[in-house]
Amino acid sequence: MNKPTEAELEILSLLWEMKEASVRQIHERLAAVKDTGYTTTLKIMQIMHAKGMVERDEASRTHIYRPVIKQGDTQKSLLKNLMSTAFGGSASSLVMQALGQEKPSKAEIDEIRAFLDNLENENS
Amino acid sequence: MNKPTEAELEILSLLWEMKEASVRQIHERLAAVKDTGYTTTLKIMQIMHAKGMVERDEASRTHIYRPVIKQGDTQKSLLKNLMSTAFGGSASSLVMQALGQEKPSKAEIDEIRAFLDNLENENS
DNA sequence: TTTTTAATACGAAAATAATCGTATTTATTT
DNA sequence: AAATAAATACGATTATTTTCGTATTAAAAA
Repeated sequence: MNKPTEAELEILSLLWEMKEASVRQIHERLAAVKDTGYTTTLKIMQIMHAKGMVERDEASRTHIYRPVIKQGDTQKSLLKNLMSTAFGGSASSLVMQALGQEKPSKAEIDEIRAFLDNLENENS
Repeated sequence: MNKPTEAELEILSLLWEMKEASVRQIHERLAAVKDTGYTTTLKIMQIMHAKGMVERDEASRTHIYRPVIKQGDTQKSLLKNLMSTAFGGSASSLVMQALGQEKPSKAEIDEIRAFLDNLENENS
């Protein structure tokens, strides 16, 4: 599975969130955040389509794009890569760095605790 | 602070681990993992030096490089970026994905628990 | 001292990624 | 029907990153 480029990842994450979208919809979300031209967005989405990262419905003139690669799979491979390069392979240091970053709610903290309990049980 | 490129990050992480190293030492570590030429490694380290990411001792013919940018700062900025792009801004989903990845030892799990307890106290 | 080896410097090529301009086509409005 | 607007296609340019070849210099070995 090929690593998406930075620009591709930005678009992918919008598609994961929106489930499906036209080029214009994506472009408007992007343009709100960064200065970029419509045809640039279009081109990147076409490239993603050529690579098989997204599929599209061409029934109407305005094509509708949907993600093909799963968010979880992409997250997994990006994290794995980041963990080995920037964190010397240590999951726990990555985790704590992430937690310190932006603090999760009580509910999320409990969720993580449950996850840890589960992990520990599997271990034994 | 500028984001290191992929190749730069590989080298940086070795420097963080080794504290300081010559080009040859770094190259040998890299060559064990991937197929790359000595002058390529050298060039990238020279570029990193020009960018101020590493410093070097030129006292002897063989220059000794040391990281300038801190591992923690780089981790923080890379994680922040990854969290917002691939994880829709959710720290907890990133954390659980990372934990599922490669399971930490009992000691590490406890460390994370302590970290969570601490987080929660700060919150109140 | 001469030769060989090992290091840096540097420029340029190759590969990859991102941006944009223009042509063309399709739909909508007047 | 004609004009306008909005969409895709696609090539070309630009920017960035990576790779490598060659020259030069310094140290070590013969």
